[in-house]
Amino acid sequence: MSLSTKEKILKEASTLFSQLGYKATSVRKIASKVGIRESALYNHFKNKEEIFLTIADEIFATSVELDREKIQEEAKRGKPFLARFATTYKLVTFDKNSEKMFRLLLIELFTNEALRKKFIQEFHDKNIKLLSEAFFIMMQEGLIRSNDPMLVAYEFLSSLFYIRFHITLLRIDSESTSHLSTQMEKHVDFFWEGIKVQ
Amino acid sequence: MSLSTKEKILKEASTLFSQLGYKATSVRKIASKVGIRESALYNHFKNKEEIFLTIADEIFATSVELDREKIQEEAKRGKPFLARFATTYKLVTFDKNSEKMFRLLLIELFTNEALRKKFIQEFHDKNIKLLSEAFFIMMQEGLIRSNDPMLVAYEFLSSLFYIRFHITLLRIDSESTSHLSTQMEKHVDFFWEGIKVQ
DNA sequence: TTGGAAAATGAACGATTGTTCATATTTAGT
DNA sequence: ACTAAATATGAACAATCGTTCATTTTCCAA
Repeated sequence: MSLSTKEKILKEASTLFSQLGYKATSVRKIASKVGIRESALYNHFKNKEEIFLTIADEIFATSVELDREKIQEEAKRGKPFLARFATTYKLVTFDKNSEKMFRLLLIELFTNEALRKKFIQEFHDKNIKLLSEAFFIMMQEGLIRSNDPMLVAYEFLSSLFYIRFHITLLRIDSESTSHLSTQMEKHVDFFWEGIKVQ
Repeated sequence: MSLSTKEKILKEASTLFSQLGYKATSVRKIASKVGIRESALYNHFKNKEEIFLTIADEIFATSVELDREKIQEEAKRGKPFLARFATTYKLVTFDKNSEKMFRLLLIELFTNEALRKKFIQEFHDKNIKLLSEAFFIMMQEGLIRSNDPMLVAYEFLSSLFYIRFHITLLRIDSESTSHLSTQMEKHVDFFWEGIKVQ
């Protein structure tokens, strides 16, 4: 099924924003990609900023809320929980739309305070909270050495983020990321060897 | 001693570029901060791009080349080498000018291919190479468990970068980074416990 | 089939952009 | 003190920006 003009605008705008940034993306460029005049855009959006905000809202709206009980159950198994977390992280990293939105976020992160706050919340705080709880359970179960759960969570997450960041940079120039395709799994293995009991 | 007009231009321009990005920084804004008219700028630089390129070149020109022999000697001691690496990394992270340049890099990273290549080279490849060699030596010395040195280097570096990235984001909004001030030292402790023999 | 709403058009606007240029001022070496 | 070079000025330029508006076209429900 074909997209409505409004949807087309959001699609083309998000692509341009993620490639050029907000400032360098002109209303005329967006309209041209959609196949209409710039004045027609204003029948669908109040202004340029509203287009951007609509896209930004969409990014965070699609964030999945995880079932606390299910996590606590899974965390008791130790490494498989981390493997599953990493797999999800990897899936998102290589998903085309997620990649575009991630780039859009990073490109505007340093000039847009609201986006920055939400980014830290969604990409850091939320993950740290989830992982902390999981590591706490693993310690209770005697699966991993005792430590500050928040620190362990920070250490675990940081590598995943770095890999994603690295992959994102390489893919802009269409460079190969094959040497990084299993990096997240390797990270889980390496990490688990470092924290497990014995 | 007071700065020359050319130096003033570079100083004010780098500040603006790191705050607004290249596109949003106008020649008039730079000139205004320096205290001259925009036309006077062109007595010192060919155009806006030349100002930016001069700054970009400076960033990478100041990168320190490390003494290979000294590193190999220090790596034999194991953890103290990592502690020293982290301390240097931390120093740079909290250095005012380095922070400004790091922000400038990140803000333009996604729209400037040349910058992107140099960034990966200087901030990733170089560090990975250095750390790989060190970890290789530590394995030879029987200080740490055997593993792929590149993987261990990647794991070690990723956390440091993430901390720096996190701190950079928080400092834009003048938010407290005190809870992260010792994170790099904690990282070394945690990491060493995970890789050391026994 | 028709009428009204929705969507698209083309021209125009004021503001801002990077850059140029003729001219004026300041600076430094003799 | 004189001169030439270096530097600063103010006005102007063409291009591009986001946005508005009167008008026309398209579309769909009655």
